[in-house]
Amino acid sequence: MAETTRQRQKRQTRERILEAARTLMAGGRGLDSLGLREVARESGLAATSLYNHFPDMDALGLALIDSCCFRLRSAMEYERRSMIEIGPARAVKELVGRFVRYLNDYENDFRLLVQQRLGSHDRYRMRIQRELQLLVDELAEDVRQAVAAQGREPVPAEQEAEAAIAIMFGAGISMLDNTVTARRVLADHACLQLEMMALGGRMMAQGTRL
Amino acid sequence: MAETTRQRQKRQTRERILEAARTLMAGGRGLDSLGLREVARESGLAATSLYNHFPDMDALGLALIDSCCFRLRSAMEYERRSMIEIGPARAVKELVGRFVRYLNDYENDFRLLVQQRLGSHDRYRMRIQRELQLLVDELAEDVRQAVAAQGREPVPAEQEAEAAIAIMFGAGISMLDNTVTARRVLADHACLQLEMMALGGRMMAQGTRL
DNA sequence: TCTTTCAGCTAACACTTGTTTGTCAAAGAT
DNA sequence: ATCTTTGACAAACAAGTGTTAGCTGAAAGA
Repeated sequence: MAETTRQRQKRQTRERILEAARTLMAGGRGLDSLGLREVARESGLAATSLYNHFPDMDALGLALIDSCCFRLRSAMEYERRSMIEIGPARAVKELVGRFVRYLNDYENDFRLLVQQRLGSHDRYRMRIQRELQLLVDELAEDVRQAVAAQGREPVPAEQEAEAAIAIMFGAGISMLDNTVTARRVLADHACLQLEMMALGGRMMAQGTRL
Repeated sequence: MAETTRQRQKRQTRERILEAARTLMAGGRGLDSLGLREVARESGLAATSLYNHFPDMDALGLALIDSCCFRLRSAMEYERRSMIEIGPARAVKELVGRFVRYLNDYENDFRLLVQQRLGSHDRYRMRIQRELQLLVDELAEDVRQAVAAQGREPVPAEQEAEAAIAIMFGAGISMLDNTVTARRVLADHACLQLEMMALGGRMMAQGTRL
């Protein structure tokens, strides 16, 4: 059952609307401050036409967030097998590198996600929290497998992963106000911090305490 | 030179306006979505009266953020000497405990700060970034002094502090959507993560690598 | 070919917004 | 007691908002 002309055009228009919203937010504007008519103007449509694609403004916001979640997920995906085999130090570099690339490509996505993570809209918030938890869970699972593959004592993987995401996102936020080249330094710092984290986890697994 | 009646009343009104803004944001609303007239209504004033206290809406926002920064700073202040003497494990608990208390008392402050850290307003952003950097710097200095007092090798204190703040703030964000009792668990996790961090830093100082 | 569907349009409604202008009464200064 | 200052006010302005109702023309289905 092929896509009819009507369906294709509708899909394209919908995409055009989302793209217009993204454009408007490019300067750092928040999702809350976006107006329906403004988005309509930017996408070259009449204000009322947006209702053919989204029941209301909130639905548009949710669609936007959904697409951001999808792209974050896609960008952070990797060959889990290879990740486990290359060893912790290189795995950290790979992880951070992937994140920095994501940040350079989808800066405004990231901004939107972090901003709306604390927004007033419950649906938005929960959608994003769920996505981030998935990120943590996957990372934790990888850490567990990598440690098991090396025959080491099991580390507090969940905690390591949670901290790792916090560190990366924190670095990401700092990067937003820096040039692409200055971001390298921040990325190196993040790597160092993640290595410290992993090292501390390993020591803890061996029974060492502060 | 005592405060005249005029001055006192003006100061009180100004405080009333800021309080009204805080009330409106209590439900999780963003600063961006606040309207001047709305704030005026909430504070029982005519819209135009606000111009006697703030040249425009942005100035009001900045005043709000300034007060949030001040309260964060006050809440996180501590006797630095005692902090250094009690040892790393207890110092971590003390730090996180202080932060959780701040979060319970000034939840909306924290929300505002984290939200506006990525807001569209450059002045707001920079004001907040500066405040957070101060937090990191002070913490780093304390770490250095504590390590020196114990006669250990110098650790990468700046990186430890940066990661620590990122971890705490990450935990704080998660806490916002949880009950006060559930926050204890998250706080314990944060403590564990900070301990891992400190342990990793110490190992690194001794030359251990991943 | 005829009919139905529906994306996009204009017009309108009932607001809300930030800001300016000018008035007024109370506080401070002389 | 008189004059100046000033915080609070109502009215008005131009522009914005989300949303509904009704029309048009082209594509889809019969």
